Amino acid sequence: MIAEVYVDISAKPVNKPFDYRIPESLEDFVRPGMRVTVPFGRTKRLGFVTGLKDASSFTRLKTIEHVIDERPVLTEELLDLGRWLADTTLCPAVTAYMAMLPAIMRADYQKKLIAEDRDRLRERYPQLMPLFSSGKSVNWAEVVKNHPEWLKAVQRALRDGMLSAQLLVRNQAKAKKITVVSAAVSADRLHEALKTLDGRAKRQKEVLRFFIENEERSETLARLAAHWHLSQSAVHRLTEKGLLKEDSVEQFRDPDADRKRKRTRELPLTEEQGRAIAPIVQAIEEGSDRIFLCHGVTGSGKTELYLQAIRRVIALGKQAIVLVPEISLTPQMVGRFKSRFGEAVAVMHSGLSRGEKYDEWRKMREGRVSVAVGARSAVFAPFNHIGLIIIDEEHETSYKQEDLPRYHARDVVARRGRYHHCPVVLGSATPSLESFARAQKKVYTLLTLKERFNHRPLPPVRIIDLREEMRSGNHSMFSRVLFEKMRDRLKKREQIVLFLNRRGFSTFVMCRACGTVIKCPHCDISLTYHRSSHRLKCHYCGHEEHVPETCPSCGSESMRYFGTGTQKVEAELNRLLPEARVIRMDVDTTRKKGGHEKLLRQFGEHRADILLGTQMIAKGLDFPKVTLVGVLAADSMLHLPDFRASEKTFQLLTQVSGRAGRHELPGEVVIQSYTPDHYAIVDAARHDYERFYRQEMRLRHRHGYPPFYYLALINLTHPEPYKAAETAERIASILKKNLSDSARIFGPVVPAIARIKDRYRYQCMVKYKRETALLPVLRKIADHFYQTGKDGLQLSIDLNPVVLM
DNA sequence: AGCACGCCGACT
DNA sequence: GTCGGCGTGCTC
Repeated sequence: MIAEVYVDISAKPVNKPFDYRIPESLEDFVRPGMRVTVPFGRTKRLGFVTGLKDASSFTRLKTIEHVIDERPVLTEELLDLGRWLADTTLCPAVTAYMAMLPAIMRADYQKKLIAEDRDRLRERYPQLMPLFSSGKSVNWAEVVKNHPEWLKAVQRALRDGMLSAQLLVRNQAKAKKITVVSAAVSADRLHEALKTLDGRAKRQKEVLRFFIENEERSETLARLAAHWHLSQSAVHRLTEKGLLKEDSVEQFRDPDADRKRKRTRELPLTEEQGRAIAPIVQAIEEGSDRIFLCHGVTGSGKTELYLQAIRRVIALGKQAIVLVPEISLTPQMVGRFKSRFGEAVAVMHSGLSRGEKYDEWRKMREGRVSVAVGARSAVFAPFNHIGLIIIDEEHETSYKQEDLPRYHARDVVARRGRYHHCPVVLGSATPSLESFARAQKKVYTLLTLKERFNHRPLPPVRIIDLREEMRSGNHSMFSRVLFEKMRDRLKKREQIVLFLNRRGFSTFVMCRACGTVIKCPHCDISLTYHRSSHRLKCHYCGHEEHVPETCPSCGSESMRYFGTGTQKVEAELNRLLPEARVIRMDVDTTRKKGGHEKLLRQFGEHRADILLGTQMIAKGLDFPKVTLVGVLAADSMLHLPDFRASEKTFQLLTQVSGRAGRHELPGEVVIQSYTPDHYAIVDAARHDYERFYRQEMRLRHRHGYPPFYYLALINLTHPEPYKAAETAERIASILKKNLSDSARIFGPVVPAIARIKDRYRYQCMVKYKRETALLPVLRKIADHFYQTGKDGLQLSIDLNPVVLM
């Protein structure tokens, strides 16, 4: 028997199956979807078995070394999904396979140097002896890192046999095991044994008595020792005598173990919700792969709808996947699922350790759970009978993976839905234009929820024209209206959320004498001033430097800070409202693990009056005392060079506005803007999605953007600007030659940030409707420039990109 | 991705 | 003559 194996190397020339002989002893065991280790060239690698066959066109086959898994880690469905991902996103197949598994299942490669005969080594290579002072083997990586000067001698020693190399492929994924002890024979026999035991075997008798008194009982070895004070060695002795038995049982790490939850009951649905859930339930029961777009205003009870639909899925003995943006995977969110379905829920999020993620994954694969809740990568939940897939906040850009494979969860979900004959529900208060357009064309089924479930009205939104504020002499970052309202809320002991989409203190530092702006030496972007560290930082590459005393260009001392970031707002709040307690939330204050949650908890306990933050506070927050939401600069995203800038602004403003007045206290929203008449701002303030949709669609149509055209983006980077430009030029001409006349090719263009981390950037963009030649041409381009790419050229191809910069 | 092969320039 | 630079090609 022969196995087709994809080797764990993400490079073009090995992106194909390699044939390996299966040793006879493993013939009945090896199946597609298992991980194996194989000799490859002169190294050893992990690989995925993707197929079995009787004959190969190769004559000298190597043999599979080990089979890592007892059962396939990728089902037939996932193997096929991986091939499809590789095809449609232009990535190597192994990259796709790896992306579908928890990170801990990636191989850990080690190379060791072994000195078999230390005496002879000392004779011939005395200089290498320090390496082997503590043992006869040493890690290759350590030698390379710490003693590169010895590498030559090492090579020579390897050649003449004084040293040998050992390659290890370690599987890091280990199930935690515990030992469970139970009686191996009847209680009567234990009784007999008790009598015949040697009088000195006091400890063994204690153990026996325990198992006689507690017939049929099994206990873990650890509990027998700790809780019942029984001796472990006595247990082992009795096991050896065949009276007890010890079983090794897999243990699932439970990150949620110490949390006690009350089970929640289903809430009665409103008439509107009932109307929305009916077709979903029907699709679940019929096994239809319809895709629903659930457009429900913030607070319309979408989650309750999901929960009740999932209940039907479980009743049918099937499984459900719920995707949630990473940022809203808060304990509250997870809690809602766990309190409804208890143990039947597995959760995947970045807060879990690698081992915990692995355990959650195993719970899914082994059918111990029926519901998977997680961020993007949970689309690959290894379920066998999926009955429903939900994507909450479907417009979120985080559903698109930015590195390989560059997939969009929405596309994966549609394919899995078709495979499992199950419906898909996309939910959002502000659907992506793509999805809403599909609903208009009846590709998706539109479900609408217009009422908030507690009948609270959406908060009134007031737009403040900052230009007028300026004209009337208010140069502060707070308009008079907003400031008054803030004072009012503080007086009433209510809470305020302030939103500003820029971190740091000042967004740029400029010399007033000559106009020089301090830029990052590695990227074409201005440095942001951070006051806490009194340093300038690049938000793209992490470069930091001191603030110059004088202008590096003209020597003048008139360096000034411009632009406003969250740090500056915090400082202003402290100055203007010294009595207000402020929590600032941005990447800088939440970097450490759990920081995010901690700050939110503080705010929830009303240990602060004002929550000030970047977009990370826009979503999911639900605090009853928040009655005022202020958006300090609604235009901050509006003018970004991205055709989705308006859409993102609309979504963000709608999300943020939804934070106010969610409970008894009525809320209101103040949006400050320099372009108060912009439709994205006006329509968000009116809570009018459809009007925004119509306006935006007109513009997208006029400029040939999605959803009217599909996009493919080719990014090129090189340390030399002309090299990147030249290659981009060549790629553009290849595209022009090979694509139909209906495809529009743009570029090469220089993106808004022309250089990042010392690499110059160029882009080519294709706008197309139907283009059968596109994937083959792009694949050819990728292959060709992979080869020429060794001189420092980097090329990436992104189909349906969500970030254009 | 590694690693060897192979073909050119600067040293023992 | 040899050592070593990195372009090229292969790995079942």
